[in-house]
Amino acid sequence: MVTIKDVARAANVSTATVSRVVRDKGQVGDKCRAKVQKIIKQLGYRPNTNARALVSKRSDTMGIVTPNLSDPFFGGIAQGIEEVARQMQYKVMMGNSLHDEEGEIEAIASLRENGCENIIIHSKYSSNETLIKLCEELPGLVLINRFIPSIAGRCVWLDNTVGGRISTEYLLNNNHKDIAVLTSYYNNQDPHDRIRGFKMAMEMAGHTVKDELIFVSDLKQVIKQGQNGGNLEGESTAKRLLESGQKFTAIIAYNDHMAVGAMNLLLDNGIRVPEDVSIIGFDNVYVSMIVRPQLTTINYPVVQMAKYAAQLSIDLTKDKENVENKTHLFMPELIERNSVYHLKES
Amino acid sequence: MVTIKDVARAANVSTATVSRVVRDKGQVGDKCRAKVQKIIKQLGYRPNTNARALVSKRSDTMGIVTPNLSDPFFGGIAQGIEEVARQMQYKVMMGNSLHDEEGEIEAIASLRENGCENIIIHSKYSSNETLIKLCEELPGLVLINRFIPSIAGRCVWLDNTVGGRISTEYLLNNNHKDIAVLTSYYNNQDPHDRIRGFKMAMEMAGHTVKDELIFVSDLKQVIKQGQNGGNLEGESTAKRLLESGQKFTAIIAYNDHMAVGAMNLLLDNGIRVPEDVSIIGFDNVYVSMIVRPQLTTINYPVVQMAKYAAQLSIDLTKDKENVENKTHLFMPELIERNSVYHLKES
DNA sequence: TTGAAAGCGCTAACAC
DNA sequence: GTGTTAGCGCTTTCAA
Repeated sequence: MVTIKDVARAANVSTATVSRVVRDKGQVGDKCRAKVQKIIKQLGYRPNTNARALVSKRSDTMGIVTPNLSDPFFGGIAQGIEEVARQMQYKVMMGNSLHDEEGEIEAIASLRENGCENIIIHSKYSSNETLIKLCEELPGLVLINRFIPSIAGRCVWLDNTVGGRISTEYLLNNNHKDIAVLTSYYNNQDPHDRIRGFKMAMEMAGHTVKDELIFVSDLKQVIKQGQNGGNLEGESTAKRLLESGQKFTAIIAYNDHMAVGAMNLLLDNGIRVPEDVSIIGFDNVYVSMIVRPQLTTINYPVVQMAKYAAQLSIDLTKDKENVENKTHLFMPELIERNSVYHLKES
Repeated sequence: MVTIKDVARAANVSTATVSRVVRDKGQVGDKCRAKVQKIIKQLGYRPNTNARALVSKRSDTMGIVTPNLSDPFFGGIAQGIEEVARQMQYKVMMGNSLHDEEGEIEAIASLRENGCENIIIHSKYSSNETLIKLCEELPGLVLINRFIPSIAGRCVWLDNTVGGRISTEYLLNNNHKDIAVLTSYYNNQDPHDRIRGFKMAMEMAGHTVKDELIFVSDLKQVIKQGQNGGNLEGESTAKRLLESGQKFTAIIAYNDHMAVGAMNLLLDNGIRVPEDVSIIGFDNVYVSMIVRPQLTTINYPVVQMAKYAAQLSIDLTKDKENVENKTHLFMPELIERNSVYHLKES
């Protein structure tokens, strides 16, 4: 292993000078710099990150905390973060948070110990208070897919209420009035916001919202298993809807996984999609494109948001002035495909 | 930040003693240990990983090198590794390798600089020579999904030839003889092995292999984009098959993504699956379960293999004797679902 | 513009 | 069984 000393010796300068050249900081004479750079290349010197982190208390490492990487939604987050990290010469460290507040806290603590200043967390389980406190301690902490007003500058989020609204409006425009909602019971904000959007749209159009057409998944365990869970959740919730015997011409699902589960249950029961029942999803993940009929859904630009979050985190630790107090809101968008049927007006 | 010195002072012992109890190594008196442990808890001391890595040249960090995390196949690998890493108190660091040998080498180099002894790599692009050399330098390097005989003890792999064979045999048992193959052009071994298995099975059953029914994807660019790419690849390759006007009753696809792409193309052209054409995939990823008809496929126990690889890597750096010279081969398995039709004997 | 030197927090060899 | 001490490779004052 070639160290800074080796370079210093070979270049006939001090280690301090080499350090300056490497970090491109401080004053160094032009030919001195050139000489050192040449030697560095020649010897193949690469600074030891641990030594560096030890003394400087920073490690150019980006931390990611998510519940589950095998779900492509989170995979997309990781991918997005990784891309800007590599571009900005950052390493990436993962903390799998499992499924509770303790897990999230522990993952962050572990990251911090490694000198990880920049952390992106998809927190489902920690309380607002916990996260607010964490944000105070860690200038580079950014929340993705969550919004807490008092730390708005740290939140990269999607307007789920709008998402719920536009999917409902689309259904309404296609003359669906008897709309069932299949939602997840996640204890975070998203499902509530999406339903809020649904109710807003219904009321704005002069329809009464029937609470008995809103079905909350009861598969508490299953959903923790990622995409498969979502699928099963959709199936079982749709089954309850069917068994309720109520009239409906369309379903709004919490996300694409649930939508596909519901669609399959319908199909397996001889109910045609979209001719008999229309379905609309949320997220616009890969499966929504490949199922038949292709799923009409709401785009969740998660990779883009992840990239934004990573960049934001870096900015927060580099040049604070420009960044604080901004708000980082992304907008959902309707992706029109083939799972919604245009009803004749009745 | 509380350091080892703080603990030593508070416990009235030397830092060396604290270090011993923290690492649970060396001789320490019982009450001395108890006292130190109590102080550690009290002060909330957690060792600085960078200082530790600096001096010991190891960092209890597991490195993962894969091309693309947003593909759930790789997400599964990451997930599996992460699980055993957390269990064994290791951190996880990612190196996204992009899509060339240089990227893979660079990712590994970066990991090593961080004192990462244990690295799991899914290498598609590096040559055997490169990997063999790397294995010599890095005792904790493990290859996943690749087999190189001279470093068999470092390779956790699946027998793709057997996979190709059993999927062919299954088709044969269902009286399909005119079998088309849609394969990827990846420059690694997998497609070749699977086709070899296909040819073996055909010949063993007394059928001649028609090379003109083997279609190699020509979408060099697209496949780099992960699952979507696979899907598109399947569509376009199936299209060429269709346009060739040849007779076939079944398709073997390189993987599930391609199978689904092919299935959708067939469906969109009014060809029924499996009644008109049967399809069999490979990998048993999530989508194979949720498409309709559900895809018959070959299980690739990737998460299990990833866990195994992670454990192997740790063993290799801990107690070498027991581990070297073993072979780490996993076997594919048929997953029977609904995309293969039982043909009447002709 | 450059160098000398202190020290980051920890481990490990050696001494007692 | 426990303490002393010399670094690991680097950054960063402070002096020159």
